[in-house]
Amino acid sequence: MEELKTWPDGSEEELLRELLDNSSPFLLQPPESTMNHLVNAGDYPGPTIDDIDNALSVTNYRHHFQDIPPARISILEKGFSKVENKYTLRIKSCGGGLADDGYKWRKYGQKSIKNSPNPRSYYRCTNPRCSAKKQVERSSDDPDTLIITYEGLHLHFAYPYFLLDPPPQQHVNPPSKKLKSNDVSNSEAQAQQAIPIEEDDDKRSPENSSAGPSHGTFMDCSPEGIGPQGLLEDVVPMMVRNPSNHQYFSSNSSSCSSYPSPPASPSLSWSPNYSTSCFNIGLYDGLSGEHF
DNA sequence: CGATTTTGACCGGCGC
DNA sequence: GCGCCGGTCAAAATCG
Repeated sequence: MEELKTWPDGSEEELLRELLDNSSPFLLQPPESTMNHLVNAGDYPGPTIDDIDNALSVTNYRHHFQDIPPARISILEKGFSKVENKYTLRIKSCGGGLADDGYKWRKYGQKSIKNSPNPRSYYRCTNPRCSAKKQVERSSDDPDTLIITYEGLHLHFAYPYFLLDPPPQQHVNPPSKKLKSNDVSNSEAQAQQAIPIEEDDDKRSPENSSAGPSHGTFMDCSPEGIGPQGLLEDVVPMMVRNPSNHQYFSSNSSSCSSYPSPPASPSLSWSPNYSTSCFNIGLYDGLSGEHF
């Protein structure tokens, strides 16, 4: 399969720079109202650019952990890592509760992994225009921890920075602005894919992938439930912005019960229908593009 | 009955 | 060359 290739030379770096650039439209802070929705009590300003940068700049933190400054380890421990063009998220599963992102993923395979008692499941975005894939497996170290690897959902975890309710005057100018021309081809460039999180197979319910939005099983972790749409967009931002909310991550967390208050549905132009689809981030074009 | 999952086969890369 | 392993395919089974 050739839809997943390595990034075009330099494009990723440029992308990262873009995302990490304070002045980048990617990093526009959502309006206050949205922020309030996103961050419970608004007590955490969100990760610094350095945090993200540090996290992303690690290509394989497992191997270099000892070389990483504490700050970097800090964020990595909270679940983010990046290996080549794949992003890995480690999350603490919520007492058997499911974590459905509301996006449609179709399972296309499952394999038992060597040296691991747990199988790995392979999912592909059901949107034919999106070649996003993810792998879900349970950590052998901690059965409660899921390791989700996203391939193709490049930087999706950062999407809230440029998707959430952009201020009218500061229209979020999608990747196109700085992306190489060869990249942004499709009009849907602004990917709106959240970081999906879902339970691994064992305890999966049929809803797992087929569930539309609002079935967000994150609710299992949330005493208050989540926004009307129950979209990951509601949730993920906190993972990015609020890394101190350990409950999402494998480290230092043993419970999701303290799930932050659910944000109202972002005043995005998202319709529930959107969430059943997965759009290419323009950035990802090189990997998915062409065969539309 | 269409959509999705399951599951074994198949394939390619890699190390020996 | 061979076997192992991870990833994907695709037919059958299952689900809603």
